[in-house]
Amino acid sequence: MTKIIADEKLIDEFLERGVEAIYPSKEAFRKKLMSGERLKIYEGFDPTGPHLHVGHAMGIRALGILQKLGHEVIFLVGDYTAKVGDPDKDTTRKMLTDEEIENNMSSWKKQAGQLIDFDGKNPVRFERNYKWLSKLKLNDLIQLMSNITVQRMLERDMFERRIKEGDPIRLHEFIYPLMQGYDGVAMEVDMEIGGTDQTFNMLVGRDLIKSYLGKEKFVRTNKMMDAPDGRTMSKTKGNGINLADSPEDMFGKAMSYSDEHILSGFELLTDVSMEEIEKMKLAMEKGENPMIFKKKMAYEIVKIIKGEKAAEVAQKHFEQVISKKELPMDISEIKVFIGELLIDVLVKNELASSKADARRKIDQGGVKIDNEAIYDWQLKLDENYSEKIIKVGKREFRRIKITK
RNA sequence: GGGUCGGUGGCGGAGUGGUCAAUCGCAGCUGACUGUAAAUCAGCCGAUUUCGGUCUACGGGGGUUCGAAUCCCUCCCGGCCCA
Repeated sequence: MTKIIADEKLIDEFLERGVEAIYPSKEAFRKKLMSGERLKIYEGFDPTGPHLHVGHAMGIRALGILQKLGHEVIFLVGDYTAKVGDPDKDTTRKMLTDEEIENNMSSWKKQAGQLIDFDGKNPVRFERNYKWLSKLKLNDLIQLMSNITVQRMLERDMFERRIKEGDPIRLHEFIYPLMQGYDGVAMEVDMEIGGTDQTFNMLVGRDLIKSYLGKEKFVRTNKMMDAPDGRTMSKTKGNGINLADSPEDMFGKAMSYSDEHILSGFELLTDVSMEEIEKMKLAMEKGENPMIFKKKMAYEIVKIIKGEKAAEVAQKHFEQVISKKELPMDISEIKVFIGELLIDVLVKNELASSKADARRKIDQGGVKIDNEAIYDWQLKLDENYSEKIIKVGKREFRRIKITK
């Protein structure tokens, strides 16, 4: 039996940092954590896209704290719920095929494994809800549905909005929260963690657990971090800073946050203490260059996922390539046949999405060889271009390797 | 089931017989600038081309016409109202 640790500092962090709310209350859950009882906690992730992002990392790190405290933690993949799709703001989600789902989740264990431990003395359990949801019979479903009213369903703000806008809502979308709630019943959990967008679903789950198991499920909702483009970070849109991104990419994406996001980025995505964040806030108000702090934020974000070394390398890469416009350290090679058209080379190596796109980039001075813009889209590459560096846009570099 | 309105590019949304590969906004791309892959500004933004064109595309199919996203028929799908 794993020993339960009641480390008040860790508990405080779990209850406060990046937390929007805890239901029924923070104090109630603190008591629970201090009681010595071993709790079962989970967060679910639907494989609607291949990438987990730093927004998910918030929840995953929270799970990590509970793992450290000795509780039983479950990382649940919603492979069955993903089929139905959590209702979206303005559209019905498309239903995914088994294959898409498998693809999307194929590396999740690895991605999440950067933050929590799936092995060791108190391993995080990796589960899929296919295990129980696929076994539900119509009878079970009817019983499940009888627990909740249509009125309650319609309260969900996105449904309300879609009704007002005249956007269709399909009946199966109502089943989603019930399926998610049933996960908690099947696993008999004591707590669920999720973003504020999951509040409704998680609270429905609270009712279900009360009714099926007669116990209380606590709910922790996380604040949500915007994506660098200012929209919601989303698996489906793919606009987030992804856990599978290279450190360099993560750093760059983090740098593209607008200045207003710096402080919340520190709070939600890094371990930097709240006191320090407050100091930075004052410094910026006094007129210090926000760029300095944004770089630190980017560094800390990379550090938390990829480690200190990778963060240092990423920062150097950014300063060298973006700030100073120098060549990066590592440049991957591409094979080029003698006499091959530059346009074809760009397309073949995914530096352009089509020949027309390649031509446009060339026309606009976006393609350089050894730092010299090429404007001739009919250019053929030959031996003279061996070992030269092609640069496309601001940050794609390739070394030419001529082959016969 | 009846009535009515509608289905346009990754998304939102104009266009109602020719100058429509389709106004515009968002997203994306390239450049300039900078403190950044921020903001701002400029350009680009279906594919293919021997750069003359050619092909595919406005829910699907068929038709009218020299010519259709635009008109007609039919089918499919959705919103709203009524039952």
